[in-house]
Amino acid sequence: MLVDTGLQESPRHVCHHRQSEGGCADCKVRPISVCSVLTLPELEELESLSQHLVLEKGHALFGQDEPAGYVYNVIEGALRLTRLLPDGRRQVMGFALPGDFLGLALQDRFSVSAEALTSLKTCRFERRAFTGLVQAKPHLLRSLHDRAGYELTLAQDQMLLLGRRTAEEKVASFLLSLRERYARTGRTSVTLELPMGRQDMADHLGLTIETVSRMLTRLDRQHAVLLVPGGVRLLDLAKLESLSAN
Amino acid sequence: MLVDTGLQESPRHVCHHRQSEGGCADCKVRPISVCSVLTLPELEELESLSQHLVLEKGHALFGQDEPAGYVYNVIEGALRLTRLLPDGRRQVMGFALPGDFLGLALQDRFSVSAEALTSLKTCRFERRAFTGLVQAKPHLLRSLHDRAGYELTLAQDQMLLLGRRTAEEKVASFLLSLRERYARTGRTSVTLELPMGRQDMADHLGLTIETVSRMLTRLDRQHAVLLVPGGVRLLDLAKLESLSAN
DNA sequence: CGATCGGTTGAGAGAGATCAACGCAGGTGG
DNA sequence: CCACCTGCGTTGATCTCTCTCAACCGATCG
Repeated sequence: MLVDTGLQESPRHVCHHRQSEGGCADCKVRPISVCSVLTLPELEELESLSQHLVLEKGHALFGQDEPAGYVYNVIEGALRLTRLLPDGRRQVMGFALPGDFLGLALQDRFSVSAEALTSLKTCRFERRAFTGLVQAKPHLLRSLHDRAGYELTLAQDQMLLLGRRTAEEKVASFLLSLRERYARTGRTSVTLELPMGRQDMADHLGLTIETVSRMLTRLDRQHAVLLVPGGVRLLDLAKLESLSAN
Repeated sequence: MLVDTGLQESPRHVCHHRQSEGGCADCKVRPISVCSVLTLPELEELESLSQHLVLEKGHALFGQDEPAGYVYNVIEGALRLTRLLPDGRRQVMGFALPGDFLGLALQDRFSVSAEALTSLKTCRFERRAFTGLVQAKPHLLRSLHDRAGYELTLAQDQMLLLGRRTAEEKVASFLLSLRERYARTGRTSVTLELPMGRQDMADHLGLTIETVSRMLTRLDRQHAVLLVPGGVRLLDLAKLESLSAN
């Protein structure tokens, strides 16, 4: 149950600031980020507050209960959002993907820690400056709030999964919901990339690593998926749906 | 696993509208509701949109996936917020208490159903009118957003509980968090009222009714709590804390 | 080549589910 | 006033799904 995260702690931020290189106007994730509601002039205003930040795989972007000095837009890569129990048991609250915003709640401290699953590109804003901007731009606040509402329904989906689904249903559900999230951000493919390891999935689904592995091979043997390096190929969506109990 | 909710379906809304009887200005829950950020003139504006609504115990305020025609402030009583799996398995996402706001996400449809655990008093607003008001009052939106952020951290607490805690820890945690919520709304007492039944707790904690019952009697035998009709008396908070693994 | 890391597989154990009986309070109707 | 029923909670016996412990496999790397 106790986990060794194997996390790199120092230097915590392996970051290169780049004010240059194509601004917000041609940001890859703008259409799917909170920024999509901003006008071009507003975007320039925002840009003056922004810093690009690159993080290497395995490093922490921020830690649980740490003062929230910045808020972040994920541009490229994937993050794991976790909470720890004092005895080391871990729950992965979710995974952040391109277009996701970290710091939605605008609270003083982060309620989770965030670690890079891949090499990561983000766009960050000093939190106080950002909240100032938000005060002045109600439609940006509305955009954040809409996202918060969406996050809340995702959290509810996850609670239903954790509380009432079997191991097989959990794994099938997880694959489908990840596919769904990729689809929302444009990417749609038969092969589903899994940037997280088995332990991360287990801690997300309330299972052990062994059970996740067994269920994946079971899905494979049922020809619902095909296990491939770095992910799974979704062979039979209908079967997956029925196995997920949706 | 399948549950008969025993829910009264028709008449769904047993409601008495009362525009009279002391307005928002002397509303019991104003200081702890979203309305607390409004000025007196704004409050009058809000009041013109509000309707009091009374619901009898056991009746549904709204159903999952139902178009969200109204948003609600809970004034008195308690609600159970649930989601169902197609096969009838149920997850209780939470319990709404006085001061809570239902419809935070301002989305077209409710993501949960809400049923009265006790006789209930609410103050409701036609959703479209309310969102209109929110557009015009950024500080109200900010208040809603802050609440959404708080709800999100509660949801994370619950995910950690569901995914990584043992049955005993779940029950101990639940009692403490309920106490915490009562305390936030002013009420603080050694005897914790439990307006929900054992099945509701079970469906909230991802357990069965029998396990909840067993864990409660175990806590009783350990002299951490005393089971009393309609609730529990908290005898040893320190012991409860340690049993809850916080 | 040995070592490490991530993942898979097997055997056995245990926490919680399932099935079943029972107790008690409240309501109903004779 | 008592017999009966129903709803809710408790307790016991047994079962099973998932965890635990352990071995193993292949890839990567110094």
